[in-house]
Amino acid sequence: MVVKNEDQERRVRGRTSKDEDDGSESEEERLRDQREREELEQHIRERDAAGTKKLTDQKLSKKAEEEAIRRSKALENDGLDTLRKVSRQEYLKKREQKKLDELKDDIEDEQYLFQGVKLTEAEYREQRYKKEIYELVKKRTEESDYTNEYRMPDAYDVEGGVNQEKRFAVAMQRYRDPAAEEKMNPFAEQEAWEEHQIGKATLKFGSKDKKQKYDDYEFVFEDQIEFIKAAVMDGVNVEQELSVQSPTASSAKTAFEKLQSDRKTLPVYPYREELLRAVNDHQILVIVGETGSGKTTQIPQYLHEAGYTSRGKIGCTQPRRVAAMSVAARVSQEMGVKLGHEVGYSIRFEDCTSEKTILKYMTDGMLLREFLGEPDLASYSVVMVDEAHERTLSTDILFGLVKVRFCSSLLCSKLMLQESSSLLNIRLLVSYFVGKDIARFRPDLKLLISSATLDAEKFSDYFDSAPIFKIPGRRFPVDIHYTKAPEADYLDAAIVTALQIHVTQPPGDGDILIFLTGQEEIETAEETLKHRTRGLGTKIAELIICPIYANLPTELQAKIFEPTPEGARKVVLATNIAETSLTIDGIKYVIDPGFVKMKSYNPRTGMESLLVTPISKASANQRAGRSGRTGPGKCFRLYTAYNYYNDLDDNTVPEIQRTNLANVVLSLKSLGINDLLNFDFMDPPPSEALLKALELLYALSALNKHGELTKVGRRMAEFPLDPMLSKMIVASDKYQCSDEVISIAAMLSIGNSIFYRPKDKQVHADNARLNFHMGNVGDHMALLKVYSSWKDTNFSTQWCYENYIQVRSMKRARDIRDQLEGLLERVEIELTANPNDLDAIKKAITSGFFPHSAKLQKNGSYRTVKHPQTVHIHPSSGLAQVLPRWVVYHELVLTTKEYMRQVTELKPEWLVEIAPHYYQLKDVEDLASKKMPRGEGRAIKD
DNA sequence: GAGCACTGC
Repeated sequence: MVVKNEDQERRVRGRTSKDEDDGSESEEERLRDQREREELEQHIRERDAAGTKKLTDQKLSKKAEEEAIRRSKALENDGLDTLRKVSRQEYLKKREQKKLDELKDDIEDEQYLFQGVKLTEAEYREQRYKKEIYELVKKRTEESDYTNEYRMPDAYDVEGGVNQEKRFAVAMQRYRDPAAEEKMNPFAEQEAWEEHQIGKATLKFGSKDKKQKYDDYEFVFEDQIEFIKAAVMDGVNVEQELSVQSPTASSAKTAFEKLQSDRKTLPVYPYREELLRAVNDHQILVIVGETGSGKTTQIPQYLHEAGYTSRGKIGCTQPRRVAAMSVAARVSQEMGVKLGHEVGYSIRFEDCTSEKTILKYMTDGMLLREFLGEPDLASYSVVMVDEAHERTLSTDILFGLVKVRFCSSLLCSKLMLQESSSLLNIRLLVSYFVGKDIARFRPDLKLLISSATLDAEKFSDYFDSAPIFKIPGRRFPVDIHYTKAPEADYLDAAIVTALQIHVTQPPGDGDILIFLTGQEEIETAEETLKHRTRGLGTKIAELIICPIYANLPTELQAKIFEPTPEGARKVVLATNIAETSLTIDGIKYVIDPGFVKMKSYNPRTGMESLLVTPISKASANQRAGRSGRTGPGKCFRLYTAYNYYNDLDDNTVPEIQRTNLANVVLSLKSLGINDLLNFDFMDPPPSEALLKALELLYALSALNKHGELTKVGRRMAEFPLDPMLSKMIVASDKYQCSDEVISIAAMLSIGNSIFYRPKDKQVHADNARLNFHMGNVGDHMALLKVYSSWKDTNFSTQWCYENYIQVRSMKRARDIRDQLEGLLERVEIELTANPNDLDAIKKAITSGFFPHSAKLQKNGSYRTVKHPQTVHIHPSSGLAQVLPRWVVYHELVLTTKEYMRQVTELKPEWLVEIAPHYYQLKDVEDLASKKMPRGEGRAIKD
């Protein structure tokens, strides 16, 4: 049995020649192989479970328990008395020496040699702890390592294994399972109970013991951070929520009745009639309702009950896909209908609506797309823009469109008031009334905008003083603490604060959430935390460290949602993803260093960069609010109150002001908005960015010289992609290679999360990646090769693992590709494959990306042709060593240098051939002559 | 020889 399994394992793990080379492998063989693989996975799972069980048994064995108690006592006797008398350094030195003597032999132990590293002092200090638990966790570790290797090289699982050691060690000391113990010792339960009670009592009332503990911790955290409690975010309607949870009320009812009665307990319910009246009286209404007021689920239902749906659908937009899906599911339950019938949702790749649908939840981008097909939104009677305070790109554009399109009275009154308004504006006005747009006015369309408090006034002002309707939320109070002085190293401060909370607050009363800026920071924080808690051994309660960021593989993300074991505490290290996108239950403490990584766009250079910037007040409050979801919370801000009030902006700069607008401009143009510079944006983007976008669209011949949409532009607007990618697809028609080009476009549009590069297997990952760069075909072709190889393996997950490719990204690419394929038909492009004509594909790429061309310089750097600046090939590119004379690039990013990402070689004459309006022959000539010295002097002369 | 906050179509 075992042998057989080992054999199987080897076959699955290794890339056997059969898997690799035999392209004609029959379907049957493949299926069998897959079956075997599944069996094996099952086997591994079982074995894993068995291993854990064995460990549990061991854990509970009397001997191990005694050992743990003895050890913890030994530790306590070890130095507590001395601690107070000698300095910390002296004490540590002494303890080191003691350990050194004890462990002299241990160092020779095979385990430590195996790791092959000469131990530093810090590492050495850990050895004693490690040694003690090593034997017990050995088996578990081996198996978990093995499992990792099979599944996928995954740094986090390995870390998880390490965490397991600590978890186990603590569990031995403080956790008991009465059922298992009873078998071994009839009195165990009682003993356990007694000890538990004693432990509780000493922790709570034993002042002497407690004092000792605290003294000890002061040594541990030399640099404690002082906080001042400065403010309280008030909770609201807490009592109401408590009354909801009375069990007697619900027990007698059916699930549906319970849902209905629950609806009536929501904070929004008492305002139902008032709200309906307000909607009836005004075309636009700004609704301010905090989280938990029930506005998203209830208001559309109220409007439906009041008969608005007889005139058309009610649409409700959400900034995120999951939100749209889950809210729709909830509402369909409350209404007792099947999801997708009367209540449905519509998100990209998934339209869960039917002709019957009257309440439609959707992402804001989806409504924008619908706008393109139905410029008067004829099928809607009400549109509700939810979470408007998030100010996503799509929300902002929707606002502008809705205001211009549907609010005729607003537009008139405003223009009349401005007597000095330019001729242009009058022309605009006339065009709205005289042109076909007049039919599009929809004074009957109701617009609801729901937002958090801070922005409400602004929304109201924008919509010509639309009335504001306030609904109280339901939230617990949150204490806000600021530091006394600014912290120089916020990462370290955050860790110290977390440990401070952990040791001073009883475990089990709530988890900690720390906001950090990115993956790298999270990883360092995780290591530091582990390192510091390990030094404390079993003296503190178990601390479970949960990293979370968007690029973390899904199965590892799930870890944060697991309930915290009793007696332990979770520390969630999160990026901004935890600010809005996901909610973690049980968080009581929030640590907010006050920074976020934000994208910014420089319209002059066309360069994007991610910068660590201070957050806004709105963002800080949102973060603080994350601690008050299940009970009163505390928020520790690692900056001073002065910083908060004087240095932080009120609101985050809206996305529309810091992004490439090419796509936005194309969409608006295709909606017939011609005068973009005077378009009534709520927060107008910099005109430089608009001009840059217009210029680009003109160069791509999506606009004519009057700035009107051309036929090419109309076709491009159909694709939900960057205009350059759309142009590339439109051009592929001419070169008969649309099949390849849409694959490339799909791969490019998912960005840089395709290749997986774990820290410990970088060499393997890089080699795997180089396979796709055979023949220096360029990054675009490499991406195509990745996609088609994956397709050839019938979209195999295993193949992705073997080639260090992220499955999630590939599935997304497949979805996008499918969507693009469907759209080809709409713009009358035939799907033609032409896999062997590389030049044709490259020419199609150039047709979209010719403005992004660069030429090699003497020193190995590049210079962009049209708006000259020095750039480099990104080291992750397959051409980073090759340095072709001419390249097109997909994007410019500014990190440590100005890098071109995704680069492909091109022939300079193509530029003139494809974009004669953009490049002159002389642009290309002097640079194509290879023998000529190329220097700054010459470039200037020409 | 290097770094990828977060969404969305």
